[in-house]
Amino acid sequence: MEKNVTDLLREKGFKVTPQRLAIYKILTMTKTHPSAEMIFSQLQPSYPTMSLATVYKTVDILREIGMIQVLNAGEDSFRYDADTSDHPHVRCMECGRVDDLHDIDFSDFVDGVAKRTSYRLTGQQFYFYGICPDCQKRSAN
Amino acid sequence: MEKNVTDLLREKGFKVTPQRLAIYKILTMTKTHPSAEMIFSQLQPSYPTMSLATVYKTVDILREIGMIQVLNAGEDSFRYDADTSDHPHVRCMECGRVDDLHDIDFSDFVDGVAKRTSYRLTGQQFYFYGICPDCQKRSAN
DNA sequence: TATAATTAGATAATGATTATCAAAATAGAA
DNA sequence: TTCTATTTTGATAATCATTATCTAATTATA
Ligand SMILES: [Mn+2]
Ligand SMILES: [Mn+2]
Ligand SMILES: [Zn+2]
Ligand SMILES: [Zn+2]
Repeated sequence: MEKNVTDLLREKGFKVTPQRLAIYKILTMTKTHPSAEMIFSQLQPSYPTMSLATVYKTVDILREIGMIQVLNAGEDSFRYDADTSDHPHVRCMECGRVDDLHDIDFSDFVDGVAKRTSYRLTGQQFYFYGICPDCQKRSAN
Repeated sequence: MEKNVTDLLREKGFKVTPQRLAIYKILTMTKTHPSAEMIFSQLQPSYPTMSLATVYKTVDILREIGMIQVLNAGEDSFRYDADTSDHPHVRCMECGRVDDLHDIDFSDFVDGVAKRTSYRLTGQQFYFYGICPDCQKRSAN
């Protein structure tokens, strides 16, 4: 996994740095879809000199070389996901967490759109909104 | 149509002002899903003293009373849509325009998600990305 | 018309993201 | 391993969208 990033960075003409590997590793090890700020905070203990600008520059490169995808779930900041497979997301309107929706078949939906639009389609993002299990329990006191 | 907003504003305890009506009217008369800045620019000729802050405050109220919906198609700003029906959108990655995708059935997709998630779902947004017909022609020279 | 409550507009503040730039790190050659 | 050209980092300033603040103007109602 980590070897992949190293190779791909070099292949695309980017240098391999500890910061870049650390940021990518954070993303591979979480399912929380962190924002730049969250990544920055998580790296503070082990990389106290890390700059927030470096996080932004790195996620941009990782997206450019196809190692991560960028999410925009209607918040004021972007989130990053090392799982580049095409999967829908759901955001809790109460606590703000963003979860994956796996094993959902949406090929009919996508095919239907492709058939009816005159756009040449290149991708899509599906966002669901609701209340997560934890917040449901909490509000039920 | 316009009567609706007037009534609904009063009903919800908001005052009816020319600015609010003008902003809502702009949104009902376009299919371009304008941002706050675009709305502001379009109103400049007829409302030269309009403040951008008023546009932001108004779209927030219009959303609150359910007269418009807010879109987040992966850009750095929000877009607003007076068509509150549940419909997917497609954004051109070249010129940035955002179009509607109508007459698409996605109930199976939504049902499938509802069945598989433990979230209590309240809504969703579907965004497609691609190249619009105009940009396809243009790049074909 | 008079009045209380709300709103508009001007503008400052905020927060996320991007730009700048000198010092440090990387990669490849010697 | 050492040297060196190139890239990157971290600090910080700048930018851009959005929100907050405040007072004069407007609205709704009596
Ligand atoms: Mn995901
Ligand atoms: Mn629309
Ligand atoms: Zn929650
Ligand atoms: Zn286009």
